[in-house]
Amino acid sequence: MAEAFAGDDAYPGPEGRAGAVPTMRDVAERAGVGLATVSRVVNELGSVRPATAERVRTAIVELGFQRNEVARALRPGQHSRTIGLLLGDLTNPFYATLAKAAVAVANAARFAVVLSTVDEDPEVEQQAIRELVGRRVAGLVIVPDQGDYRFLLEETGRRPLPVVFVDRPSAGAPGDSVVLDNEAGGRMATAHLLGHGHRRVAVLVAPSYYTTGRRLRGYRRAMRDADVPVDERLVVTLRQGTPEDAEAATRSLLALAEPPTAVFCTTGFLAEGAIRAVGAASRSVALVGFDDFPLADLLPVPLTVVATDPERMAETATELLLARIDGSAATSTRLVLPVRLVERGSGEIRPPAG
Amino acid sequence: MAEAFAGDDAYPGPEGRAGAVPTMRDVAERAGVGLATVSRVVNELGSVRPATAERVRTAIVELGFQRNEVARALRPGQHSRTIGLLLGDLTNPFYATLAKAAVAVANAARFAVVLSTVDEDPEVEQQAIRELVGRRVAGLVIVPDQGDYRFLLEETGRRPLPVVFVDRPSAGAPGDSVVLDNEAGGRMATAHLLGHGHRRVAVLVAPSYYTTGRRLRGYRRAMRDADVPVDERLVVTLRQGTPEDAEAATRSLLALAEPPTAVFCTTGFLAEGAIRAVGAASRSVALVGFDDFPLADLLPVPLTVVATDPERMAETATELLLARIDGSAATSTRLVLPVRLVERGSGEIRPPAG
DNA sequence: CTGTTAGCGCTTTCAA
DNA sequence: TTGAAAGCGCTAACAG
Repeated sequence: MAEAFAGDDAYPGPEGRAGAVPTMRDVAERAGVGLATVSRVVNELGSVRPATAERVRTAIVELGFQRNEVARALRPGQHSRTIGLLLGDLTNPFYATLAKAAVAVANAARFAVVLSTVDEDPEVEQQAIRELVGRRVAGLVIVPDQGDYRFLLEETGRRPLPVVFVDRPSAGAPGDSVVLDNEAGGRMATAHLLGHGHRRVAVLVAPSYYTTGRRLRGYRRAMRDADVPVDERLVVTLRQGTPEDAEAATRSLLALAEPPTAVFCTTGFLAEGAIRAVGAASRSVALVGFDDFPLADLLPVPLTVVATDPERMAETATELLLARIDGSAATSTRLVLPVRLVERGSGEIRPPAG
Repeated sequence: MAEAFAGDDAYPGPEGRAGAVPTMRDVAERAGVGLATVSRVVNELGSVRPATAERVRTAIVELGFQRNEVARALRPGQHSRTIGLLLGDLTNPFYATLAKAAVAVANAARFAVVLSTVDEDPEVEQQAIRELVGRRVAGLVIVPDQGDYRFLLEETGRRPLPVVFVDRPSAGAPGDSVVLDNEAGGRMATAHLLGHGHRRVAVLVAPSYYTTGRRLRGYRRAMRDADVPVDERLVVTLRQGTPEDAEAATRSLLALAEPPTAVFCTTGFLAEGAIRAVGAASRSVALVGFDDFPLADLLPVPLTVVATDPERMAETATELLLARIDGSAATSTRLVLPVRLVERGSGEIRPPAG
């Protein structure tokens, strides 16, 4: 195995003397033109004679000049070619995928992404947003907590800062949103279980008002459509939404006199906990999760899930944001992306005969 | 389920007129002091009479003033309270965990984090770094590719930009590094398998010169220590390092006339592929992975791994970087963090009798 | 088409 | 202890 980074010879760098980052003034001097001309060339404003532009470009390359984005962003009406990305725990593959996609889209448009992870504390989150505004980000992609985002209207200076909410809308706050069709997902999951003969279908709900609430709504809808009464003891709203929470809750469910024969888990974390509880009880309980995750198909009973497309969601959201920043994009948008059921085994288990 | 974000009444915002972000000048005017005094208070430079300072602070709160970080960063010798974070695919839980920890540490110190994901292209990466330098980041946390980072020395202006390399060092480039004890990990994994009676131990190596090479070195060392000759057909260096690659390679290994009875997978992705291949062949092959991952204990055969602590690695690196930025931290540092073997079952499978 | 100039909001001498 | 003033590097009038 080769050892990397061998060699030790001095690296000259692209012409420019080390010790000072070249400025537009330096470029102007070298090209024998005025400062403004350099700016025009850099910003591709046209109205520069090709020959002059070429001289400037040469000087730029020779000096290794790169525009100082900080200085640029200081000018009124200019933004920083930076967007802020606020989301939850990156350890959750759902958020990680969102982040990856958002960064990819933004970077492709030469925007930088400032990442802030916010864990459930509205105070902290609001402070984080203020910081970002203070840094003159051009816009924000936010996976909103259940906080109040209307302050964004104020924080924002002359015209409202472009904001796109992802995964959950944020009523009252200005901004577009890109969300999943959560209710349809809940309906699909539940109908699938009912279709396999289950009548006692439990549902685990995490305390996120929006997504999980919609998924529950879908559950109720499917139950009603199938004329199966909902046993409210099988509807469990968790306090935390952690795998541990879900594991405990599932255990309790299985300990009921009339335990459920199937469980619909409204998030990936909840599914994880339920799998543990079901596995420990070595019981045959049907399971459907929400959000796909990497090794779902490798589990002892491969997990059937309502798969979402977080990548596309983040891409869409970021593109929308960039369009807004650009000044295009018209009226407030609210996109709803489809979900789909992926059958893998755990959702196709039939209830015990009887 | 309550619907969030109800209510519609106008939100007044903290005093200040909407439509213009307050500046230090506004604060100064309101407090009846000079601009410089406000700066002194904001920066806690002392040498301000307590009463005056108090008036300024009141004005700051009343106006909802927040320092414009962009303007601040423009001054020479000032940095932007922003660090750059360059790493690989966030979809890999290893990188996701690194990112999470780095952001947490940085934000706690009121530093923003600009995230760039770089996928294997040195050109793209170098451009990304240039961008970050152009944005006057105060420092960089980098999970280096096998590129050449010496240009950092030049990019950097008067004094070298603080840089900390994570997971892999970067010879030739200035900067501290925080890495794992990869060789020890490789030795532990291999010795563990040998200790359970295996003699034909295969190893899957991903094409990352540093980490994986060290892990392989550990493998060879353990084999030598146990006086087991290495069959080079069992040492497989993959072209891509993807799970698919690993799956195919494992399949080939199992198809050998004398197949291995154990496989040491030098990354998490490789373990994933190997698990698939082994599962598909429904063969009893011992497996040890590198890097722990979320559901490893839920697999049909729970995966034994050499567990690393990416969280601590990123925390350490970020703290080191902040210390450097702060001007403290002395000579160039190179930290090596320990790893540990986590037995879960797959690594304790014994070879078929014979 | 091109150059000169006036700031953006802040930190930092330099005087008072 | 405090204020006035000079820029940081850039963009956007405004002249030429």
